[in-house]
Amino acid sequence: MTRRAFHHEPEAVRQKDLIAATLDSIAELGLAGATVREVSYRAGVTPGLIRRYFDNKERLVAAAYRTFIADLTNAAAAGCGDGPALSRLAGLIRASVTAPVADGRTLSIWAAFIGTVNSDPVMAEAHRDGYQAFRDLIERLVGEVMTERQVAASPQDIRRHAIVLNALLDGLWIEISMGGDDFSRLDMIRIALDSVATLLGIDPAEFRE
Amino acid sequence: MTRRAFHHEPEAVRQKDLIAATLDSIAELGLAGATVREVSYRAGVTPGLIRRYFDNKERLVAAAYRTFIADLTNAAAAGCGDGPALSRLAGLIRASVTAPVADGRTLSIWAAFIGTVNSDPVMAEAHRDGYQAFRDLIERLVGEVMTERQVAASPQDIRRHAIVLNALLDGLWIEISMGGDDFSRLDMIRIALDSVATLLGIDPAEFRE
DNA sequence: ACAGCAATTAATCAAGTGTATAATTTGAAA
DNA sequence: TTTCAAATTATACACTTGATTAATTGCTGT
Repeated sequence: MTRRAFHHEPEAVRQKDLIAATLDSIAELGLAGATVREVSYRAGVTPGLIRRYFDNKERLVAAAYRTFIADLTNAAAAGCGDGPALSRLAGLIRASVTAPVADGRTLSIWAAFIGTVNSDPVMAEAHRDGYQAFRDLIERLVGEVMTERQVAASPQDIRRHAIVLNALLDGLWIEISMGGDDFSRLDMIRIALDSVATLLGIDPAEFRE
Repeated sequence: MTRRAFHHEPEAVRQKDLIAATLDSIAELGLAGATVREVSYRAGVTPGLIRRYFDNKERLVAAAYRTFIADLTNAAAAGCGDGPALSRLAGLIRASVTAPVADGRTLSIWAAFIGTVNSDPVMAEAHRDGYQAFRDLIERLVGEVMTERQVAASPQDIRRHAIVLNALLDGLWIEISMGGDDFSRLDMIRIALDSVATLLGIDPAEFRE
C-alpha cells in the first residue's frame, strides 16, 4: 500500500489555505462543523498537518477570525477610494450594504464568531482588536466630512454621529445579509445613503452620485 | 447503593427548565458548551430525561431559540405600554437599548443562534417564524405615528421607515450589548431617541418624555 | 394500603472529537 | 546522485458527544 502523494508548500500558503477552509466550513456547516478533519479535508491535507501550523484548533479558529474581520473591514474600506470625504463616506456605505460585505455567508461566519466571544477569552481578544478598526474608520470619516463642509462639530458630536452611523450600517448590513425580506424591489443603497444624509443633516440630493 | 431522589414535574415545567438551562449554557459556554450533559446538570436532572421531552438535542435547541426570540420580542414590546403612538415608539426604543434586551448575555445567545441558521434548516425555520414579529411591530408603530401626526405616508414610505428604524435599533442594540466601548458617559437612550426622531422628520424635543 | 403506570435514573454504546507520535515522502543542497 | 532535514501522512489514543435501554422510583387513583 502506498501513501498519497503530496508536495511541500510555503508556510504562508498552508496557513492561508487552512484558514480559508476553516471559514468555508463555518459558513456551510456552522462552527460545530469546522472540525479538524473537515477543515483538513477541504484544505487537501491530513488532519495531523494542522498542528504543525497552529498550536491548537482554538488558535486556528482565532486566526481565521482575525483574517475574516480584517478582510471584511478592508472590503468595506475599499469602497472609499479617494476624493472628497463625502464621496468616500458614500463609497463606504455602498460597500457596506452590498456583496461581498453584505451576504449570508459573511453574516453566518460573523455571528458564529460573535457567539463565542463571551465564553472564549482568545476569541474575545481577537474580537476587540479587529472591531475597533471599523469604528475608527467611520469616526475619522465623519470628522473629515464635518470639516469639509465647514460644520462646527465638537469631538463629542463627531463621536455621537459615528456611533449612530455605525449602528445604522451594522443594522442594515444584518437585515440585508439575513435576507428574510425581499429587498429585491428596494434600492437599499439609496435608502442607506438617504438615511445617513438625514442623520448627518446633509441634503440627501448631495449624497447621490 | 441508593439512587438519587427525584420528584415528578409537569411536562410544561420540565420543558421550561430544560430550555432555561440550555440558554444559560449557551450564554456562558457557547453553543458548543450546551451539551446534553451540561444542560441536564443545570436543570437538575439526568441526561436521559431530555429525550423524554425533546426528540432530539436539535429540537431542544430549536425550542430554546423560539422561546428566546419570543421573550426578547416581548421584553422590547413591553416597553410600549399604551397611549399615543409616539410615546409607545419611544418606549420601544428605550427598551431596545437598555437591559435586559441590550446586554451581553442576550447578544451571545442571539449570535450563537444566528450563526447556525444558514446550516441548520430546523433553526432556519425557527428563525423565520420569530424574527418577523419585531419587524411587523415596528412597521405598525411607524404607521400609527404617521397617521397620529397627520403626515401623509404611502405604505412604501412606512415600509422604508420601518426598515431603517429596525436597522438602527438592531445596530445600537448590538453596539451596546457588545460593550466594547464605554457608553457609560453617554446617554444612549437620548441618542437613540434623537436619531429616530431625525429619521422620521420629528422634532427631537417632542420625543423626550 | 397498594397496584400500576408514568417519570426518572443509571449504565452503556457507537461515533466523532482533538491531540500525539512514529513512519514516510518530498525537495533542495552538496 | 546522494544526503538529510523538513514537511506530510498514517495510525492510534483518550475523551466527549448524543443516543439507547433496562432498572428503579415516585405518585395517583382506587
